[in-house]
Amino acid sequence: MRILVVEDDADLRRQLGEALKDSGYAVDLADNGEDGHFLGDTEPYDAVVLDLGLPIIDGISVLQKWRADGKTFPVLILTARDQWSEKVSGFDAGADDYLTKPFHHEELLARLRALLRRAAGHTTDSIDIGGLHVDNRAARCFVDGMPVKLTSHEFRLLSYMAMHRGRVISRTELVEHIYDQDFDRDSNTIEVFVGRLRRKIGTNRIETVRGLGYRLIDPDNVPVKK
Amino acid sequence: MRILVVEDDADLRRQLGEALKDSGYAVDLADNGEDGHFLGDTEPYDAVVLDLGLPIIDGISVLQKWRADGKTFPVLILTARDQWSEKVSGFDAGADDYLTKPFHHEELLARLRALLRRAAGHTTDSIDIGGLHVDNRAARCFVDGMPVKLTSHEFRLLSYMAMHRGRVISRTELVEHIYDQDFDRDSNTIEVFVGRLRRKIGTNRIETVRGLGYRLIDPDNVPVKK
DNA sequence: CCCCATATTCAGATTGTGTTCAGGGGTGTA
DNA sequence: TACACCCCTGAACACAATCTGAATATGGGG
Repeated sequence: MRILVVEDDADLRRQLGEALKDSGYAVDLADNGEDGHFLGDTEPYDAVVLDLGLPIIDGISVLQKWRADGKTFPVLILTARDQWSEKVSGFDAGADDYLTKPFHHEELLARLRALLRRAAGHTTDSIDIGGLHVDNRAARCFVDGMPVKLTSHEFRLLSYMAMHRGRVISRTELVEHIYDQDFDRDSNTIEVFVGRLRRKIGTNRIETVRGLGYRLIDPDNVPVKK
Repeated sequence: MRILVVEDDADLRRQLGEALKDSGYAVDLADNGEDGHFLGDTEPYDAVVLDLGLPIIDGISVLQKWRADGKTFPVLILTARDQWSEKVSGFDAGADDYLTKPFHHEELLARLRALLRRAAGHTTDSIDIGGLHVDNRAARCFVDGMPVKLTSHEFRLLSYMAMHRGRVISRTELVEHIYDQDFDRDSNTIEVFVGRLRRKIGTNRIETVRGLGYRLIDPDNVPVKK
């Protein structure tokens, strides 16, 4: 999952970035409306945290532009306590949730998770696929009840695939959602991670579709032809 | 499905080419208006992605020429954000859809699928023909509910025939839509693929029309005959 | 009954994937 | 600060699926 944070306060921006990375997200940061808008337009984020009081272009305008362009990623807006009216215009502009400053990081994380899973059409923080349990809240994973230790990138990979289970996901899509902006895509890291994941959660859970990508499946629920 | 991409920016061109190939299309690339126009005139594309700001001949002119020549393939134009007025002239010139740069690959793919299926007169990404289900989005195929594993070229063949179900399709047409430019057509690959496809989805679904080509049919719904 | 279009088979060639590993950077601990 | 450890990255190599083109078989139509 890849998140964009647009926040002009340097301290808060840094803190948010760290908190989100700690939670296993790929994070890009912007400190003004213009850069933020450009990034949101260019990169395929899974969610955006958007401050409303921004230099150059204000948050509401940024959000409006995105929505006018058909961007559908969930947006969580941050407002100062005394700018209550902004909340309203925020929702009008297409925000999905808001948080008033100051707030606890915990709360931000919880709301973000909720947005992400809602966007993926799930209703809980965890996903079960034939004995495989992926807990996005705790960033943990179990196979047949036994905890499996995953590194952060392994978990991101699994989590993204679980969110889009059953669908074929191309390497390009995986790279775009697992890494943040600057990543040199011509290497075989994805294959390497898929390999390691398979060793940990079982080879038959990740199906490779030659020429297209990978798909997470329930190995016990594949109607076999022939 | 065979796509032409006319884009002068080398990076973007390469990226688009890869993303489209990842999705299973045959792709030709052109980096200027003149070459692009020539290719569109010469080869039977199923859709074209056309940048408007091009060297030698600009995109709008290219599009106008094609339309004046009676080319009907769907065209998706790419415009820079600040060239909004171009969009209008683009539509006037006969474009079917547009996307402003920068954009997500996923969005381009979605719009392209929409254009392709619209051009073929369908309204969804998947097609059913008497127990045969072809899902162009997931690049999957089912026979009587059972998933059938196809290789990428097998799927392209099936997909093209499904888009034009009921019609007789010549070998030449198949070759032209399944492969990109540089392909040596004097071999019997098509027969080979048809053979393999028949073995996988059932012999009676692909009818041979001697001297003309093949036709995809519903074996349970053949209007008598014979 | 012969000819030609179509089918089938098969063995390289080619391309796409999996695995392994060493070096580097980061993190936590003494 | 130095040390130990873990993870990520990129490259090299091993392996596998798929594609291709040719050789060979089959069958319909004149």
